[in-house]
Amino acid sequence: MTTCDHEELHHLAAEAAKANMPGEEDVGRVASVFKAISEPSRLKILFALRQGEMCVFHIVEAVGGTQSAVSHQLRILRDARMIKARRDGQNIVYSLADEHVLAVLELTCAHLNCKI
Amino acid sequence: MTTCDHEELHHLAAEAAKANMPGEEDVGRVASVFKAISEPSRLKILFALRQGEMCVFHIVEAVGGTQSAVSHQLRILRDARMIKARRDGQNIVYSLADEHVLAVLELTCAHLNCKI
DNA sequence: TTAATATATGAACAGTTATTCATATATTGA
DNA sequence: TCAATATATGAATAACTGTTCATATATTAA
Repeated sequence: MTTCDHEELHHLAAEAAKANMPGEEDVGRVASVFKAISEPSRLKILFALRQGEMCVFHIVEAVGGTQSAVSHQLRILRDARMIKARRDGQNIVYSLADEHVLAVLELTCAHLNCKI
Repeated sequence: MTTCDHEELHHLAAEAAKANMPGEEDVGRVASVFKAISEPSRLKILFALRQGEMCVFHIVEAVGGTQSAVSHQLRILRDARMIKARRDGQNIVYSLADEHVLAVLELTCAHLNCKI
């Protein structure tokens, strides 16, 4: 690969792509959002929280796995601002961070023709 | 953790969550779609292809990295049906698989308030 | 204060993944 | 057919990620 004598059309697209490419930082931010919802165990937690807020005990009940594993995943989802937590006595009650989270999930599934 | 004497409300949510939890297979399918677009290098390729179809040479030019690395990522995006390819002489020309891909990207960015 | 419950977390390990390097395949022009 | 160009790919390595195990923290009830 040294040069590419391809049609001028594609070259212009490449120029435009380079010019309009978001910075590393922005790309990373978008990627990290998708990454947060790209793991089955985390996705299950989000699906579970569609029903409303729940404490860890019940999340574990709903999604399976160990308390520790779920707790670690909750931390990741929380860091990604997809869920929020509040303490209620001995329990920590989790819920979806805002309506955008669910919207992204459902819109994506609809667009990609996933029956969820 | 043995029992959870939490409010009945949360318990009902847990029951509903378990009942409405999609099967392992469906969750995995959704997760794999998100995974395909959760890596910065792949995300850049998709952003580049917003401008229109491009051959590998120009994609490399637009997103950076080596030809080999880009080619590997193109394979992954193609396997995930997010991009499609056609041969044009010596070149392979790639483009977004359909309008849904772009829609998901843009909707997500809009919802998450990412200026992309 | 002590015991029990609920949740979080650090370290270690296993599995996964992105990149690199070398090389292979395919197309074109001479 | 041969050389050059464009792209793909297998293997190896390094980095990352999810789970487990043991343990720590925080709250409540006794």
